[in-house]
Amino acid sequence: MMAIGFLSRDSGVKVATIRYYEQIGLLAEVERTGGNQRRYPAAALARLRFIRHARDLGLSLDQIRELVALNDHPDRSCAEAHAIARAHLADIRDRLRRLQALERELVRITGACDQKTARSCHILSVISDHALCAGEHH
Amino acid sequence: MMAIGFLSRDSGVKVATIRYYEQIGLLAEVERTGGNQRRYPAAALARLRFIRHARDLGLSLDQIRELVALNDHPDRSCAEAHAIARAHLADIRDRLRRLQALERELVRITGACDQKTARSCHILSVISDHALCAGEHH
DNA sequence: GGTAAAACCTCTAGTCACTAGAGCATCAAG
DNA sequence: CTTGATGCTCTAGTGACTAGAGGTTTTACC
Repeated sequence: MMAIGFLSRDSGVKVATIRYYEQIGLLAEVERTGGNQRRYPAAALARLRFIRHARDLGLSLDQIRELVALNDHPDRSCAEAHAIARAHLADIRDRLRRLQALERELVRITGACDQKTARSCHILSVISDHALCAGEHH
Repeated sequence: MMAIGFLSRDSGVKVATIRYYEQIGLLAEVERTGGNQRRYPAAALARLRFIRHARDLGLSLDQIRELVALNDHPDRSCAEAHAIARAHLADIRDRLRRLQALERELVRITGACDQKTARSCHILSVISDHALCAGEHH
């Protein structure tokens, strides 16, 4: 049985965040000591690492909630897990595309101005006027 | 003089958002009609377009606040604008790198499993165990 | 001038995923 | 038995909005 601090160190999830996960129902409530302190079984560490890793992969807590539920019912189809991962991948690719457009735009903007005052600063005029944009960013 | 709805349509910024910008001091308070409705001069449209475009470029409202201040003092050095844009570019590149690592990881994950049940689902086991990750994502 | 709809107003609360801090209680080591 | 680390709850704050309630004003038309 671990105190919340050990769980925090071993999982890399902050104490306040663990309590927050419990509050929103992502982690089950656990036993308490006589003095009202949480004591976690080893399984809690695995679950928290699962959650942390999924967060690192950029999944939302709602998506993680679904995955956790799947993990708890190991006989259900993993097609759902695939669907979640694929949807997430599509989302990431979309964000990638938009970030790349921004990168091109910013490179162009920062490269094209060496004025001394804001009056003639190319950056400011480009930001002021979308029509000056080369790219197709939204 | 425009009503807030015209400004909203012409700038692409929602009415509620325009009021929010005023509330946080990003847009100046404007005249009101006798009936307490906001009436905007043409300059407000330019400013709002500036803000909108900068938001589209991914800048935070705080960064935009700085740029707007520069725009209002056209004799100050544009070096500050460059610094803001360069910092933002570095940030975007960092996010790009991490998103690309995630993409590779998700492609690998989703491609490597065709099981029928969650018990043996590769996706779930990879998410459970970071050590199974090929990539270097954090 | 009357009426009805569209647009406007303020205020509050909700979103996401936490984080920080106040003020107090408990635990483990020496 | 003391002390310092760790734990507890609760509240409020973050960023950048968005949604809705409940009411007022404007505008267009007759």
